[in-house]
Amino acid sequence: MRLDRSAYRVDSPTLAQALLGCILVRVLDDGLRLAGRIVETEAYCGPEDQAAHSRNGHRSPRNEVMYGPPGLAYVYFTYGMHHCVNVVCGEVGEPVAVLIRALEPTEGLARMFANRAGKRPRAHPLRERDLCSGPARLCQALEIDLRLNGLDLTTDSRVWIEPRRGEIGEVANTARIGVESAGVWAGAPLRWCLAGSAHASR
DNA sequence: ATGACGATTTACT
DNA sequence: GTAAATCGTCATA
Repeated sequence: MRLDRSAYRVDSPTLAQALLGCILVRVLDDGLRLAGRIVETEAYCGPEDQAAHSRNGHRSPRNEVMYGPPGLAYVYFTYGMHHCVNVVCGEVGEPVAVLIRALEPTEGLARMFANRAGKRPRAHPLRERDLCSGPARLCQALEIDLRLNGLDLTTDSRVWIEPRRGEIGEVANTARIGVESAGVWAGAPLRWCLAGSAHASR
């Protein structure tokens, strides 16, 4: 069972909160299933939001899928080496989305460790809590890159989101991370995470 | 054509 | 805490 189109046809702060506790599922070409519980999200609110890629109505090949129908995956490449994944929401033509910032890994941990293993000092081994605790980290762990940009989460066989099961407990609401130069929007409380989660970023 | 800068992560002092 | 890594995108010329 996965979230359907109507679940995504809402504004970005609403979706950001609704996604907490849901399961992001990634099925690899070889059939291996990777998954994690969403524990941290951020809402990006369109043309007026000076922290958004769609600020001032900016539209280009890079952010084109933000203007598409709700339920698409918007994957972007940044800092010359990292990918991040968003869920497009709102209505067609409305460039709003929710950035998935952290997961609590639930399936395919061995593959995630392999994907995240790099050369690192023996003094600081890779911990489970480091697998998906950041927007670029989770993309590395789940093998999400530009090839998946624009896919439809309501129909695609490689990536989708399953509804939350049970209670999620207390939710924390803070300013977004990494958007210091966005004027008054930098301080807007548009980040949500499960309070006390060991798998959130920072 | 050129230069500045990221919705980040990692290693190092 | 600070800095390097590393390159597509965008603004300026």
